[in-house]
Amino acid sequence: MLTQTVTTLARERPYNNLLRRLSPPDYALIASYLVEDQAMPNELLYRPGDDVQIVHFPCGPALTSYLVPNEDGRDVETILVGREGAVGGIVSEGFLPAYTRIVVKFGGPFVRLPLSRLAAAKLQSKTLRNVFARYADCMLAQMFQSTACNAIHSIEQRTAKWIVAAMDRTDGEPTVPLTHEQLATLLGVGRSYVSRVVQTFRAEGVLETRRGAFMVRDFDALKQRSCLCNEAVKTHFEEVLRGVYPTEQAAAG
Amino acid sequence: MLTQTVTTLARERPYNNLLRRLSPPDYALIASYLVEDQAMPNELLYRPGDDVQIVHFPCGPALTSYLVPNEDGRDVETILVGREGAVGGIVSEGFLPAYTRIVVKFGGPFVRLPLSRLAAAKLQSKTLRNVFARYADCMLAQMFQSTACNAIHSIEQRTAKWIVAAMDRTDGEPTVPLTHEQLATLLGVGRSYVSRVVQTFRAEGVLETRRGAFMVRDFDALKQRSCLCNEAVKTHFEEVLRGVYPTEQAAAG
DNA sequence: CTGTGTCTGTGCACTTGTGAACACAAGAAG
DNA sequence: CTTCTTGTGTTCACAAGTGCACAGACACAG
Repeated sequence: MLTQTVTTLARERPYNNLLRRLSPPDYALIASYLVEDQAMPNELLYRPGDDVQIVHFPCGPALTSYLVPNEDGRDVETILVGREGAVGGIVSEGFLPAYTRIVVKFGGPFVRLPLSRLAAAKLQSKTLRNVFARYADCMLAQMFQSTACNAIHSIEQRTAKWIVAAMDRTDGEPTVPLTHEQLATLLGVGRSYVSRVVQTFRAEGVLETRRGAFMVRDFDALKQRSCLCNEAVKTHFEEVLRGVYPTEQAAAG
Repeated sequence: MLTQTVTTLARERPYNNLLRRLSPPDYALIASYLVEDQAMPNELLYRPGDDVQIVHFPCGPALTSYLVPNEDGRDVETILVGREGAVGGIVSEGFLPAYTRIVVKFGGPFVRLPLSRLAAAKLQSKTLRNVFARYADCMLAQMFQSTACNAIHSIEQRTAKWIVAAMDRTDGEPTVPLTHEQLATLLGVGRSYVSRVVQTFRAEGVLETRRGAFMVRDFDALKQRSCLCNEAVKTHFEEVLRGVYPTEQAAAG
């Protein structure tokens, strides 16, 4: 009976793991302020210096990317955020200039919430505050891992890692719409070398390619070629986001 | 008269920028729980999985480092934290497993504070909460920049950057006690290449070297050889940590 | 079906960085 | 002073990655 109710409520919620994780009373604190929206690829959510006042929750297959602008105009990606999280004022709690550019990589549904409302809800509910603090910690872990990854892992590993990370956030949709050039820029490396890596993946039957997209043929093989960074971060997410609520066992999945 | 009082109070405080930035009433909320201590180089403050319950404020020339453990045992540094900040539960607010190892790089005085006390103080003071949220945002900016830096900047630039960053946090003390090996590990690169880079710096009169230490001869030249990452982050610190208190102008410096 | 612009595959010369090796020097400990 | 450990300078063969160049291929608009 209880699980029945939970399932029903969950179905009404946007397909964002953070929002779905909230207990019904916590969700009720913000539900009426959530605004649903749709975003297109390459849409700009925040630019450096912007006063951050809204938090965006990517839903379903929507995917966003934190980009650090660079002296020579190349924007390097630091982390990828999909429906497992949210972007905008997660750590700062907002009302501060953004440091990075955040853009939509894969279009899809989004939910927006004014940070002032979120702040108010956090003051009312310790558990809601807790969920967001825990997600912030997970996001940080993701960044720690990215920093280390960029220092020591090969371009082949990082290429594989990126595609796996994207698929992990889009229900395993095997088609990843991205040009070699775009992927190379995200990784901060040369395009021709990425093309060559992709070529070897294709030769090994791991990927197929189309103009502007990869189609993953052998997901496990791709994982094997990637570094372990995705897994390390995923483990932290699971550890940290479990156990916010006392009755957590019931709300799993 | 007012500035007089402020100065006097400031002199009593530990030499940590975050603590010094607090207004007298905010500082009073935590002052009696602060415990002074001394830490030695390579002392371990947190290890991955530890339940984080205490925040550490490095004071004076003390310097700490977030290290991400790696599959092959090499721990890569993500960010360096000195007296401009604090480590432990900054983003997560604690009571969660740590993701990184945090070690003392340069020994010196520290101040410890139980996170439960900090949390209580945050609930009592909006401005205190604000100071820590802003520092968390700065720390995040530092990480964003590190991630991008590791992706695109040369080892020469990153070597210079590291030494400059260390000096920025130690009153410009020109002697940096570190072996080539240690620096190489922090950067996640090969030792012999670092030695070569150091050699060119020495040949150009930028550094002198001793066993286990660098002595910076020409700080400006070193800055020129480093990437702009330090500056970008420093700018963000100044923008964000300014203006927490309405009467901020008086408390500058 | 034709043109057009972008994306891709590949070659090449080159730079950056690796990792192992080894001789030697500095410094601490006896 | 001697011994031993650890750090440093340097060499070498090699791997990884760059940046440019250019031909061809694809997809799309007309």
